[in-house]
Amino acid sequence: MADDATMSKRADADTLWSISELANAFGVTPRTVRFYESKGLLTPQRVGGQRVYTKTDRKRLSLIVRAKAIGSKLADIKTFLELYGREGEGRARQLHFVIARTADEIAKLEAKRDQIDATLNELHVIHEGARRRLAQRAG
Amino acid sequence: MADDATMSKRADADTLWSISELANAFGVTPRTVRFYESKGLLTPQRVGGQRVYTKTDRKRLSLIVRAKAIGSKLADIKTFLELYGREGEGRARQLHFVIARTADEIAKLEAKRDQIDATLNELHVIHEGARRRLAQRAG
DNA sequence: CTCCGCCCTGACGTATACGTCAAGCAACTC
DNA sequence: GAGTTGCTTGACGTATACGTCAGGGCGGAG
Repeated sequence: MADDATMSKRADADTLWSISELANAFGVTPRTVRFYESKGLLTPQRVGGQRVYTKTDRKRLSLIVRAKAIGSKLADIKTFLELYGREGEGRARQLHFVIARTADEIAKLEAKRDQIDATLNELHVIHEGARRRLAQRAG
Repeated sequence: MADDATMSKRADADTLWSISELANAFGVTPRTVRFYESKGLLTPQRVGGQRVYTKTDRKRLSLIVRAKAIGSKLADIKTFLELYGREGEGRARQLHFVIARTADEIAKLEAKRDQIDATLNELHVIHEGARRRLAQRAG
């Protein structure tokens, strides 16, 4: 919440956040953020021992949270995150790796979406069926 | 695999399966099936201590496996499964419950699908970007 | 009769994803 | 300068979802 327009102008690429600020912004706890760091998903800078998060870190956490919401495991999210960083390097091996891995992930997510659609269809049947039954009682 | 047409005719509503047969049919282990039973997700009949599974149990396990694939927790799946059984009862309270719960689940799954779509979009961008870079090198 | 395969019930182990203290340092407030 | 607040690093606890023995029973093959 309150991502842009928080300080009207500027305060974009150079804005920094503490661990609790970042955590609150995404509805997680500082403990969770540190845990993600311990798993190599985040690598914030330090200022006298204190963690300091940049816009890039924010983006990464954003991706983590969303990936988690769709049921990905942290280990998978880690490799997933690495695709973002690697893309720019341009070495052929890297590019092939990125292409293959993204294709994998795309296939898996599309399969997952199909499962969700199938489940949604059944839920709709149950939902509408119950509504009709209720309407019949009333009518 | 080999669901229908396994014994050409009949062998439908009256076909029975052992725990390992059922487990293999869905790519899980007997241990997993017993675990689901211990959590109240399955309630097979017993024949001399041995579990015997009917088509109904199959359907339930099918739903469990699919719900798991989309990241649902077993506790959630349990209430989800109960919606199937309850629908027929027709008491107003039950119907309201079913309508409300299915609406909840539908909303949650649609949100999840949106997250997946968003992630898919980003993956497509990365994927196509990498492909273009590779094509440029080659060209 | 013994082995093999499949079934059973505990009971304990494991991986994931954190929560929850505990103890301590640093800065700001009163 | 004492207290409050927020940060730090361990270390241990917890919920979920099983895996992995351990120990034992039943039925058919040889």
